[in-house]
Amino acid sequence: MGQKPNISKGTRDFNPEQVRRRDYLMGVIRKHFQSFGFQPIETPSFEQLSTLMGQYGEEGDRLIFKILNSGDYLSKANEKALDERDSRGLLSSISEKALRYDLTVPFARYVVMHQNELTLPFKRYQIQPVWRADRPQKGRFREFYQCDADVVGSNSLWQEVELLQIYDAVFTELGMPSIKVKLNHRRLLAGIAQLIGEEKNVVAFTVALDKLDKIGREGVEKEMLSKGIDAEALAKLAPVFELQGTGLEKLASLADMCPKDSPAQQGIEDLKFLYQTLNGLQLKTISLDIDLTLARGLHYYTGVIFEVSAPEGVKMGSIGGGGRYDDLTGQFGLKDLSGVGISFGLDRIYLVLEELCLFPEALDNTLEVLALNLGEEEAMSAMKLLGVFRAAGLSAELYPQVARMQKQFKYADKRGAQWVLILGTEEREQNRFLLKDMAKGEQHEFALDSDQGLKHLLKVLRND
RNA sequence: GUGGUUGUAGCUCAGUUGGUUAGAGCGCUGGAUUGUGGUUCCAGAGGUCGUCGGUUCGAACCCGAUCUUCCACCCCA
Repeated sequence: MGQKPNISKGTRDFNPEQVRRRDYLMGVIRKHFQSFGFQPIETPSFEQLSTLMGQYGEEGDRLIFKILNSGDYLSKANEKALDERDSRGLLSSISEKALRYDLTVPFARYVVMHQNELTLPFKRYQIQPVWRADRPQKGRFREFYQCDADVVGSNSLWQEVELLQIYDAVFTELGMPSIKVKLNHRRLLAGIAQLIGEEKNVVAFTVALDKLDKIGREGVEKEMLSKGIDAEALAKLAPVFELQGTGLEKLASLADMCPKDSPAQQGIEDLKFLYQTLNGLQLKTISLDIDLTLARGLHYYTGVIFEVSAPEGVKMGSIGGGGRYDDLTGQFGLKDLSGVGISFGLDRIYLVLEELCLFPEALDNTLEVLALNLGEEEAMSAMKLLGVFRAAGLSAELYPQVARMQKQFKYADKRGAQWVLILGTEEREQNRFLLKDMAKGEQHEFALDSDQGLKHLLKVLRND
């Protein structure tokens, strides 16, 4: 009795075309990571539960996939918690491992464990899947890839500059239309919270502010009131809501609003530097936008924060994000090491490219030569030729059995073969073979013992 | 985690108030065409209607559970 197979919620199979496209995407991202001097690392798919818990806030803890202990896990379970149906209390006694939730925390763990081998600043990139027990939606999966580039051990804002240049380089090569990168700064948010006398409520304040474009100013004010921010503070916030102008103009107004000793001033200076520097470096595809409503809930960011929106008209959340975290490794006992990084959401970028028809067509033509199988002797001669083609870097295969020509041509067509090699009895007797260009429908004849056929293939490949 | 939504052939979808043998287009296989694909024509295969259970003389259709899809919260890539 066969069970009907089913795939787990929020996971996907990838067919050959999809894998080719994902490889292409990853290849572009990897290439630019490397060209900016980042080095690859990989970390295990699961970590100690204690490494992950508490790093992403309460919401994050819930979304971490926990791995049940092996063996008779119940015999070691916390009895009291079990009796009381207390899942949270039970957890640590039945699970000590969990699937990685992102790449940044495992990286921090890596840095601390390998600190003596690393030359600082250390720039690494990492392209691996992560898992979240979220409810799936379009562009939201339970298993998805992140492509991260981070640098630890440098406070310099030039790192932020380079990271933003990577965004620009990658999206430019992918042929994306204009892409908006929102910028904000944790200290700026802290400064504004201080300005309105709500420094204790920074988190609630930030989370509410983040929803501005979704629920509007009134909705935000309502949520802030309900989270304990008082009306007087809200009144002081009015000028922030009314900020206008270019990025630099917004920053200038904010600098005027905040006292000279406010933490906001540092944030404003940083953002101003990024804005001006990148203006001078001529971005091609991304454009920077100061956006105070950008919260990025991750608990560890302390400085500049970024978020990359999907291009206009594409209904998709953010396709990338990042920021600076001053003390991530502090959690693991290594103090005063500043880090900054960005992430590309591979799966979402894939969906955007697909929707905008931006994948190169050439990705689909993987088979360059298909040789027809027209008899045993003939197949042998064809196989020898294919060996020569392969040695020259072409992908080539022989139709596995003798069959009607029509059938073999249909197969070649479906496989997307660019050329068909025809070598039948007649050709063999006359010491020649034919190459048919499937796109053009043209057929050319070559002598079996010359390299003219190969030269022809390579020449056409290079010109097209 | 909360509320809603979806599931019929490989794909996209019809299917009447519950009533005999569940359909179409595309795709697939074979043939028209014994050495030439992408066009055309002919024929054929393929479905226990997501799964399990219930109501009924009778269920693709009604009810429940479960899995899956998508959506809104929440959060995020």
